[in-house]
Amino acid sequence: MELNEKQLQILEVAEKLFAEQGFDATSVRQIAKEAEVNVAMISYYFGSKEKLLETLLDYKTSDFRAEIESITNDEQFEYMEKIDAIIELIIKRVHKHRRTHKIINFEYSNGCRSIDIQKYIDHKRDNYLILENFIKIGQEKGLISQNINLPLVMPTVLGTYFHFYYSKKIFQSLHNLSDIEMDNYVSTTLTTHIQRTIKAILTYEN
Amino acid sequence: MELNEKQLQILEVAEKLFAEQGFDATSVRQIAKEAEVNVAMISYYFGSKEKLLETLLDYKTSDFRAEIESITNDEQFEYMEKIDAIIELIIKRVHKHRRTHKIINFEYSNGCRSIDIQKYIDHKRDNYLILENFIKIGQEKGLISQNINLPLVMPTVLGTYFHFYYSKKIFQSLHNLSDIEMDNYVSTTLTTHIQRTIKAILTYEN
Amino acid sequence: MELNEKQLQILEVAEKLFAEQGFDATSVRQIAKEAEVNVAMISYYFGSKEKLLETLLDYKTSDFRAEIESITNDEQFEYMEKIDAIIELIIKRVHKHRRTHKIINFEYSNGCRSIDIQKYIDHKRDNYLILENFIKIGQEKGLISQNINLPLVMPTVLGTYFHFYYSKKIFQSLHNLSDIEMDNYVSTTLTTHIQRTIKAILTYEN
Amino acid sequence: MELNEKQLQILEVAEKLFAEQGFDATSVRQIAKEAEVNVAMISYYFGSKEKLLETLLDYKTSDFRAEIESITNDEQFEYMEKIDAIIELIIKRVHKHRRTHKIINFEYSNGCRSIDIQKYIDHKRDNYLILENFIKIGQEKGLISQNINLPLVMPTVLGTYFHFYYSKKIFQSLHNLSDIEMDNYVSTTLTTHIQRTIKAILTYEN
DNA sequence: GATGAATGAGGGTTCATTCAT
DNA sequence: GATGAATGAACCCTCATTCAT
Repeated sequence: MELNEKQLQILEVAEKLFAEQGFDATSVRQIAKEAEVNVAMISYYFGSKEKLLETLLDYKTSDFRAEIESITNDEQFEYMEKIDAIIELIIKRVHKHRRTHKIINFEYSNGCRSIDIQKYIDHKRDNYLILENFIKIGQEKGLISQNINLPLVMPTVLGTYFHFYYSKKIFQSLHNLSDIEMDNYVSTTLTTHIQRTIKAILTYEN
Repeated sequence: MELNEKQLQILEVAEKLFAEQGFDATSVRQIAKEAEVNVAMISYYFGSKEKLLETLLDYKTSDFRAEIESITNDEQFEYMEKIDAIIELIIKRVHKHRRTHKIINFEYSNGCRSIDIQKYIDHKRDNYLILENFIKIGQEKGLISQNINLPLVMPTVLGTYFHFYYSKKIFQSLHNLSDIEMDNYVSTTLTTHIQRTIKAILTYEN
Repeated sequence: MELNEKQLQILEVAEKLFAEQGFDATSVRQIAKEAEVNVAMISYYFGSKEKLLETLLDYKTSDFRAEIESITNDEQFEYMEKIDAIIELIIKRVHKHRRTHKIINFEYSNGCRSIDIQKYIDHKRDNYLILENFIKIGQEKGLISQNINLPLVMPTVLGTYFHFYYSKKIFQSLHNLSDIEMDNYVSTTLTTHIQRTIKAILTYEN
Repeated sequence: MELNEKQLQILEVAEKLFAEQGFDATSVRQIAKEAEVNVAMISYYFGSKEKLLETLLDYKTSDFRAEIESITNDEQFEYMEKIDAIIELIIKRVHKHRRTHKIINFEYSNGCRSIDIQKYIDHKRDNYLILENFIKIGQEKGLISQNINLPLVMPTVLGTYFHFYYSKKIFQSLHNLSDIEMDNYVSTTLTTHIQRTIKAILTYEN
């Protein structure tokens, strides 16, 4: 699929608005206005509002298999260092595409929206398999506990991140954090917490 | 506020539909129809659709301070057993009210919705303070690591749960789980995983 | 089906406009404006523009079996006089409902419009059967030729009328008729012509 | 006016679609797509959608004076045989161009469409005059009744045909005719019926 | 107190057409 | 000469809400 500049413009605005307001609360007129294009152009380019969403998800859904593998294959890191690096990479990636993820989480979790996210699922599976493989290596080396529920490791990573992201405002008011402190929170405190969490769980012998 | 039967009827239906379809995708007509009341009754009783949401959140937001304290104060349990019990209670509660939480997560995280969730925040703070206190006791006893980022413990618990709940379908297709296996997943496998995670992180010395 | 005054108002305007301009060329806005009701009321009362058409046809489609039978059973008239009376009645009826007939002719003849006209067809069959029966009586009496293609008698009656009606303007300019002369044309000259035509064909021995 | 191949392509498709769906229900996009030309080409070649219709009618409106006269002047036929031959010719011609006639009948009968059909009217007048002349000859010969309403003879011919054509489906379901039987109906049964009708009316002495 | 009727506003979409290339 | 990109206008419909009863 080749997208021209106007199409990209629309997609960027759409991603922002869908994530901020939800799909239904965002009108094509609003998208058009903010993207500074004609209303009809959205139907013209994407067919419909729903198709726009699908195109958006398709376009934004990118895997990062290569990046993960460059970490797992790196001989310079020790095994547990690699865990830290992978977590950091995942958080970075997810944070970068947090809006797209949010859209998928919210709009898809309602069974009522008929959007095709097969590509998204495929990437998830890919990432999971890489992780599974890497952890099994750790288990063979005796570094990782045998009692891991592997399918639930990623939900813990992502869940912690997203719960923080979704309830950011509540969190902020709960712990009296200033806007400035919040800004770097994800890449510092939150990432560290998740790294610790995962390392803890991976090494925990009940 | 006293709510009559019809109002409760409306609230139940509204909670279900808002959670399933989102606030914007749910029309007052649909709520009225499913609740078997007149359309005008919603405006009449609640003022507006937004006010209905507020009333709903207000009505459904309940704390469980007493229940938690009955666990923390129970002399029969050992400290780490109490951790497990608290997690189990939290998951149960959150699962029971998962729809309300979903609505808050999604509709509030958009800054654009001007709903008042102060009561919800207050409960969150309450629960947090109880937890903080309880963990500090554990730290004094030397059972809990000193390196805990306390504000992020709850997000890990809830995040893991919600991420699982929101991406249930994707999770299911990713790990080839049957509908039957999924049914008890939350109260068994997922709860155990979160209990292990929290115990691991609370005892992890990095 | 019970229709209130506003609904009837809408139906009358809709019939006029659909007949004059065609279904597609008539916008609900135009109907609403001329009927002096709110645009939304059309959807509100009829569901959709198409449903409005269906309701209209259903409402306007009326049979006149009783009237025809009061003629055929009248002992005062001679057989051929009854033919004249029947033709006159048919023309009168069809002229009265000419707009509805036009709509059916035009909108239904396109297979693409999915309107249910079963009721209309049923009335047509009824009328046809009465006519068939009556003519067979004439044949038994030796008043009517045996060489009649019965199913095509009605198309000749109606076809002549409608062709005249549809191409009224062309006819007028072709034969230099003034608007005044045209006004009574249907009930006088045209009716007489069709009566003569049918009597001729019914008695014609080729 | 000279029309190139692409223009002819467009006209053929337009005739088909206008007749099948009506003018308003047919979009230039659909015409362009089926004619396998660019959308803009229609405006480019014809100026507008309305102009396209005018061009179409102009192009398709052809007289058949020569053919009729070759019949009326043919010395081999007897007078009444010529009547049959003329009817047959008219039906054939009208059936061949039935789509164009349908468009004119429907789109022009609405006064709202401002299409110029002067050329069409001129042909009609021509044909009428030929017919009038021919019938007057028959009257002089004593073969034809004096009581003929000449302007209404053609409407009877065409009306019967068109009414049959427009309500083909209803007719078919009314008289349980198979698709196969319908195929040749026009050139056989219908033509014979109309021939009989006209001969009957022309010779009928009331 | 409760409701059916009614409405203005705005939704997504399609339209015929224009214009730069 | 021919066309893909782009657009303003209008389409039908649904929305949350109001109001007379």
